[in-house]
Amino acid sequence: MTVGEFKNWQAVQDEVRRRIHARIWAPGEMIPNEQDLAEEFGCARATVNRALRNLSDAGLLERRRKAGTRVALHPVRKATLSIPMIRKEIEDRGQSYGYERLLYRRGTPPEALLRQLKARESDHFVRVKSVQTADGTPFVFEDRWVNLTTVPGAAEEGFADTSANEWLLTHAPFTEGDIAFFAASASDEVAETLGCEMGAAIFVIDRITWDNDRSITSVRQYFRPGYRMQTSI
Amino acid sequence: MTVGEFKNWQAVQDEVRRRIHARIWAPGEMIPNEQDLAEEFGCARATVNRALRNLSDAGLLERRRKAGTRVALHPVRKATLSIPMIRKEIEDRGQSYGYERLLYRRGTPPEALLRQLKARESDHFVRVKSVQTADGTPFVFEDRWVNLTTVPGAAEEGFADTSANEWLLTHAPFTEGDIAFFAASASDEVAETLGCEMGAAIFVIDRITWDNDRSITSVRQYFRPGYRMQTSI
DNA sequence: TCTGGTAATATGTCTGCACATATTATCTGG
DNA sequence: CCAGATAATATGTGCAGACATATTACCAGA
Repeated sequence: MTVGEFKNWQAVQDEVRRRIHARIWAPGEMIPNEQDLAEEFGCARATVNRALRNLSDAGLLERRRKAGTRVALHPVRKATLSIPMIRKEIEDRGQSYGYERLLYRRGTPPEALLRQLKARESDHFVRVKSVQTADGTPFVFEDRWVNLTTVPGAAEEGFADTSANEWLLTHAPFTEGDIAFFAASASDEVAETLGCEMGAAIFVIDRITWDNDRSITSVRQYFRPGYRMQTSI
Repeated sequence: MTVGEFKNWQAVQDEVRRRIHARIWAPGEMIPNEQDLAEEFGCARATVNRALRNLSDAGLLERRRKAGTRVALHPVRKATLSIPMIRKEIEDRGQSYGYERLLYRRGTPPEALLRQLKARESDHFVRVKSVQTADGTPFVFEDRWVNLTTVPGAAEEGFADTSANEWLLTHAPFTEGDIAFFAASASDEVAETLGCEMGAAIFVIDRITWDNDRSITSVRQYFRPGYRMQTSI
């Protein structure tokens, strides 16, 4: 029994990680309860709790009251999927960022989109198409609908000079969002805007955000051919 | 001053969320310190700490010792990006799952991949190509390299009947991983395996996992045309 | 044997206190 | 006026104890 060596929750966490990893505690297997671990590690139960809770959040452990704690069979890794701030991404590469609004027109989204947005009859929308460039080369073509009823400030803004993404991020907080990633062949319009050939494979992101059941915006972003969205887990 | 109403950390968290959302505390603005909030909410400082820490983890707040806590200017949303367990995904749709190994051959990955893997001279690899089907229709075509040196059990396994993904998830725990998502045009081989036309836009995932600097596997998954990877934030 | 109630148990959380630590603000001497 | 030492402060964390809560295990009665 190693005693009195793990006195902070991070050390406990590391040790538990090590044991899981070294198969001392195999996947699916129960691990000792908090009280016993606290005694073994020479710390308070709260410290062990903090460590185990963290590992549970991370998906490495599964905990249930009374049932105890077991090593997860299929660890679920969580990746931070920040809403891509295109400007930041481009500037981080040392390239110059550009934004151009291509269209700004009030109107009503198609039926299917309205349903997805869970929009109300009274909601008014504006459609904004834009392109963002890196060193002058098209980077993303964006096709967006903004709900003017829930985001009234958007009507005055107009998004002529700054991307709707940035403006909305700071002016229209959202509580929920759906994201989808997929591949699509470049349509006529996409190909022309991005300066690529028709039919080229394009990485596309669909995103809808809500503020407690009130839709804020729906956006589809077409990335220039070859774009890779990367993250670590 | 609302007093004595928020006695658990979730209630405190909800109230703080509400205030941020209602612009009582605007983005970039400082919020009161933990002691004051604890007094206002009628609870212990530790409870406020737990709530604020959680919101900080969620990206809604930014905290720094001595400097205090402020509302994040650009909230970073985290999405759970579970490593897609194709079988589960297919079975959840009520479809029948199928797996077929197309190739199993020892060899050495190309130079570029070896570098990405941070592989050692002595590492041995096996290449596994496979296809997973939903109701008999091709769903994913997978091209994988497995490091036999770090995952010795893989040599006996062979992946003839079960997908390498599933086997590795439970038999080769990883500590780190890189993921990339992108779109590509279906090559000859991809088109034939997935039963689609050459040049079709295909959603592709590249993933490399490590066990403390020892590479485990590198995999490229080509999804059948029309596939959407979805998640919420 | 089955069923419903009860006890046991592991995790979840709160409290009050203490001290650690990072960072800012302030003061002091040159 | 500037630089470096020092104090002040907000968050980070640990501890012991207590109670809450979910869930399992067990037992008694039909």
